[in-house]
Amino acid sequence: MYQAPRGTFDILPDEQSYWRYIEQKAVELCQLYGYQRIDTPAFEETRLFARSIGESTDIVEKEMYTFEDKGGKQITLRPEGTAPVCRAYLEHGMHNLPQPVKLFYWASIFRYERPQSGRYREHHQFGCEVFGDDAPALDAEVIDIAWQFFSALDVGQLSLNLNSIGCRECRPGYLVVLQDYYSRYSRDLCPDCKTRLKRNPLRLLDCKQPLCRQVAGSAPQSVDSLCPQCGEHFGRLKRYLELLELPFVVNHCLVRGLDYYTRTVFEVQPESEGAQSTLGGGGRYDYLIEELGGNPTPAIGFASGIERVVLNLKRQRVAVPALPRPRIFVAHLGDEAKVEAVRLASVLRRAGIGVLEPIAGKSLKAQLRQANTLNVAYTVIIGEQEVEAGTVILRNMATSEQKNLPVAQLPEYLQSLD
RNA sequence: GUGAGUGUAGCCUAGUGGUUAGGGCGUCAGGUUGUGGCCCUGAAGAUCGAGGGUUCGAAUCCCUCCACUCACCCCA
Repeated sequence: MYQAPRGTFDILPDEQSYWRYIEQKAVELCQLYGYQRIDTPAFEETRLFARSIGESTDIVEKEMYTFEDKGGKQITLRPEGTAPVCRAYLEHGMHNLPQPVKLFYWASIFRYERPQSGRYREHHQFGCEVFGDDAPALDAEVIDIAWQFFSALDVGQLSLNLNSIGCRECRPGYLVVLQDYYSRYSRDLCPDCKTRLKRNPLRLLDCKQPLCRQVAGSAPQSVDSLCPQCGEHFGRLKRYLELLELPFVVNHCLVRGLDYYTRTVFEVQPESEGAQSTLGGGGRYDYLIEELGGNPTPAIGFASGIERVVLNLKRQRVAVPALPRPRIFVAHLGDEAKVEAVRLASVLRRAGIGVLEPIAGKSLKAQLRQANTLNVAYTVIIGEQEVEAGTVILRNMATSEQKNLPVAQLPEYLQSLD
């Protein structure tokens, strides 16, 4: 027997209501904030990701689905959503559009990882990106969308972590301070952190090892090393967030795992404990467009993991609306009635009324049982007598009331019901 | 990549060495003429994750592999 590849899964019909519900919320929200949808290919040239995410990140080093296509090109299934959107921004000259350009996406993301609760090899992200303006108000707007998205979905108590990790001007100085500090504790650090100290000192701060955490706890904070511009940006952002009544907490250890972030970084966590719990996160990436070959273009974005949202909706026992299904079942008895049933079903469907038809050769009892299982509101019953008379029986499944009416009146009558 | 736990029909599950692997849910059919839900009866559906070994005999004990789950790590 075949089975879905490791870390992937089918979204079966019974699960679809969660997914469509979440997607609808995302789309509505983006409309409200003026973000337009963009869909990009599932794969890109490998170097796009290597350049943007950072060569020394785990994603690029060991988690990408990379292969050579038949033309000899290095191809990678997208391991995150931001870089492809940046590529599209550049490729289609979107800097010529009125700035800022505000986009959103809903896409599959691929990473080769050990699957566990809330972590898959193919997962789905909803994300927003804003290009062309570095106003702190936009940082606040993106954080606000993320927050409203999760709030609208009622996934339970949330916390909003915020930090600023500076820019080209001030970060190098901070990294020196940080390295100085960590060097004093280097023998207490875990093996991973010993390499981080040289390769990617910022990541020292979010190590989960107890000892490293202790060291991180009293480490110098990036917000204390910000240049005047970054400091002001962060200050204004915090004022906006207060204005929007978003309950953020500044977390000095929040740095994020992708190298392109500058200034603002943030994450949304549920209060309930769990290992793979981060629902969403993002930040500013003011140099990425430039690094990919464009003009200097500030940008900010966020992404959320839909699987984790679904997980939380289930944990919170949120009742999502059922997807629409046909509410009419056409039962028939006898050969002529069957022909009439086929005709009638098509008439109803063309009038925009959803109809279910039984497979042939069942007793009326079996057909009604089926109608019951399918949970339809009404069953139309057609037998020899009805064909003769040009009528149908309409049975209300909840009340068991039946009425006869001329076939020709059925579409109109059904449309008039609720 | 590391560690732990778990694999019995579509789903849940009984069965820890002894004859045809039992039950529940679900599915399908029937319970006299053209009427569902409750109830009753019946049916289909399992090479007990795969392979090997121990044994007169293995779902059950041992080994290997695979998958799933959870955690580390990483992140959404």
